[in-house]
Amino acid sequence: MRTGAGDRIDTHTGYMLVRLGVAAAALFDDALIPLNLRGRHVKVMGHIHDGTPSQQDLCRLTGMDRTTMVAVVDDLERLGHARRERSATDRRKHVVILTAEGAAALTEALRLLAEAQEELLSPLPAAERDQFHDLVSRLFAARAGE
Amino acid sequence: MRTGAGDRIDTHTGYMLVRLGVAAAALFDDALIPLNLRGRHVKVMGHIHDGTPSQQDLCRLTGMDRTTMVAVVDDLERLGHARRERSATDRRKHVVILTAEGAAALTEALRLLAEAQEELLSPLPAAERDQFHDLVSRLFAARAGE
DNA sequence: CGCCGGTTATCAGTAGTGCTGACTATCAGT
DNA sequence: ACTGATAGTCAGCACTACTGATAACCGGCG
Repeated sequence: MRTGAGDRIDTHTGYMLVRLGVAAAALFDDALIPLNLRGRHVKVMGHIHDGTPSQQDLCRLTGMDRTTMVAVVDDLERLGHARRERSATDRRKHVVILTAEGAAALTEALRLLAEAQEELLSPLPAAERDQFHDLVSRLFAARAGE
Repeated sequence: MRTGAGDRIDTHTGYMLVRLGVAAAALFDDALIPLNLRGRHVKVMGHIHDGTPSQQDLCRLTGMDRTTMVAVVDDLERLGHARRERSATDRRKHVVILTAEGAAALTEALRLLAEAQEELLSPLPAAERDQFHDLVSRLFAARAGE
């Protein structure tokens, strides 16, 4: 967009980045439809695969709101992918546990997500995909504190 | 996240891309707060800077919904950045016109957005910023039809 | 001319989202 | 026992973007 005497202000990289992010999110959400899951469910399942955190722990790990976490764990329980149990050491807490079906669903979900990512990045040859991964990682890492 | 016998399924690039997109959107929206604008307003102002499209034209150009466009043009009119006029050739249409104040606001908005993008990309040295721009452009272009 | 299907802009109502605030149960410290 | 803090839950709110209905207007056709 021209705004002055021939000089061009670039806001395109950021704009395209926003749009790509939205497209990627939609692609991922679509990929998970067959499993009746959203990205956030997979994220949570990933964490309860590695341990048995409380819902509060999950909030800290994922940055999600506590009330949203209630709904996500509700969903996972309803689907049989996880269950809640009162913590033995602190009865305020619900530890969240991945079931066997949940583990299977997680594996399948990751496969579907990897497929979707493959589609997203398919316009780039392998070497440049690595480059892209590297650059994105560095930008992402730089914002880690936020 | 490990899911099997040592093999690692990468869904990180896409995930980080989504998060970066969200962060960029937030950065851009924040940058525009002093002008009481959102990204979509600037997008629309950009188009009415280049011509005098109808609201319907703007919908086609931006991909926004017709009802959302009403609100956006309402905002721009209220701020004095644009005004509506009945088209002389088709009195169903409202052509949207950028005012002098709107043009000034657009310039300032683009400056603020460029600043925000500079901050976003600041973790990368100039050469790699160009690389990143190139890669993002190509992924973006590949999705143009959607 | 008068009718009619299609288009433009608008508004009300709706569904989905994520959050705040209130509430209960529980903990740790006094 | 009393106090302040924390975990989980729920109702309600604010925001978003949309669907559907409406009024004004266009172009064409009998």
